[in-house]
Amino acid sequence: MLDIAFIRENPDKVKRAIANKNFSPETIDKILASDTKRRDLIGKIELLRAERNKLNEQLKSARTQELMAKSGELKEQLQTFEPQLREVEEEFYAQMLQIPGVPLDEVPVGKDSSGNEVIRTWGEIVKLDFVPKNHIELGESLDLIDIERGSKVAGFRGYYLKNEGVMLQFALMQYTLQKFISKGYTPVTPPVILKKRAFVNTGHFPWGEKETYKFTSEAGEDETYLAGTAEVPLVSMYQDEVFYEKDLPIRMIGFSPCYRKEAGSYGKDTKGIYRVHEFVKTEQVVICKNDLAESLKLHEEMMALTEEIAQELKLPYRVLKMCTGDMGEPQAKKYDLEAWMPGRNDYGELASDSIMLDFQSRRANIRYRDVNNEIKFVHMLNNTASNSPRWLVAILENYQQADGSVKIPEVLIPFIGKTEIRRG
RNA sequence: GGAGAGUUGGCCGAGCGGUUUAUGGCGCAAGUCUUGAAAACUUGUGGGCGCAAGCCCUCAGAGGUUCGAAUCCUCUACUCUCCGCCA
Repeated sequence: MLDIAFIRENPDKVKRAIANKNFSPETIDKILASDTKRRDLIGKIELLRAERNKLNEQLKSARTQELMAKSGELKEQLQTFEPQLREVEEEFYAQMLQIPGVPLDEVPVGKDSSGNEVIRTWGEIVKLDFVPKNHIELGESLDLIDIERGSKVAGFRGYYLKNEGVMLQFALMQYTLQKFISKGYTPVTPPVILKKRAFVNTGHFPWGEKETYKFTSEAGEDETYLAGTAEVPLVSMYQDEVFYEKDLPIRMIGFSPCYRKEAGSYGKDTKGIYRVHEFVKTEQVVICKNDLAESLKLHEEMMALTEEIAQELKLPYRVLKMCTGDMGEPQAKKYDLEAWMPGRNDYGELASDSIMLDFQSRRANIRYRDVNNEIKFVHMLNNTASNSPRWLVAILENYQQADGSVKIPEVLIPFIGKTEIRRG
């Protein structure tokens, strides 16, 4: 959520920003109209209340009929305006939740993924002297992935992991957790069945509601939703709390299962386990003071850590700076890490590193007392650390050998106890 | 599923119709003192509207009673404890 004072003072900047995110700038005019209406009513009501307070002061000592009648009159007037204000404020708040975050000035303007910029590449794409298999073929021939039975039992995008597929998944997660713990991150396994508020806080709602699995109780109340990422519970973990600046930044590495309906992507990545409904992921969430320079610094740090993992796994990758139209509603700046996947003969996304500024903390009401004892909203950031199965796709396809076997990345060998995956 | 107890500011915790501008403590901040620090003392500490003076709001939320509600009544949400059931 944006600061209404900021919108009031910079309507054109905000309009331009949301137009760049493919939103209608007229929304801003509507919000400003609601805001004016709201402030009008507040003014009226506060005058009436001030009058009533004065009357009540007099009534303490002199309880005359006249004063009591006047007080009753004021109450009546208040009772006509107060419900109006409540209605206007509800509308106003709902509108505020619809406004996306403002991208930083340095973010390239673009309509869709074609506007993203490659800012660096790492590693060499090895020219194979054989026709590479994709992860589906490798998974089948090595008995690591069973998509046929996954679909039979779970439906489209269902899959079973087996044998070293399972071991690789756990190894990757364990290796990632150890890495982040050694960097001072606090490991957290959060709940993933969550109240709606948590999804509003991150900015997944209102935009991503169709993308989210929902549990409805018989009474129609206490609806809960399944988180698509540990970002959701981790961002809301400190909801309505106040930190001291000396306790920031807070660095967390969450591990959780993730659930996604993939409602908007029926035709996309339909083969294999690149895009699935459930998977496990480690996610970084960082909370810091309200300072752009600090956010920018941490954003780079978080990216460097994920790159360190990709590098230690020796996965060739590139880093993209996402453009305004392809970065998602809440973000102010975003990098994607994409690894080379020989089976796709293309890059595929492995991680997404975002600066949220105070967009999420305003919704979640997470604040801190700064060194001047002023209360401010924190900044929040998040980045994928590693996930399965998408990182498995990258590993299997990049580590495949001419004879159909797959080598195990050196850093994962201690967790699996063997150096290659081979059948027959 | 049944029974009971709670929800007050960053935290703890008083208050049980107008003396509360929400007592007190802790934390935090500024100042005084000090070579520096600690301690001590003083002041401050949530939200909104307004250029400002200032005004308004805030005791889980929503209604109600009353001239007047943190305080009384009703409903809702959440938390905790015990019993039952399941693991």
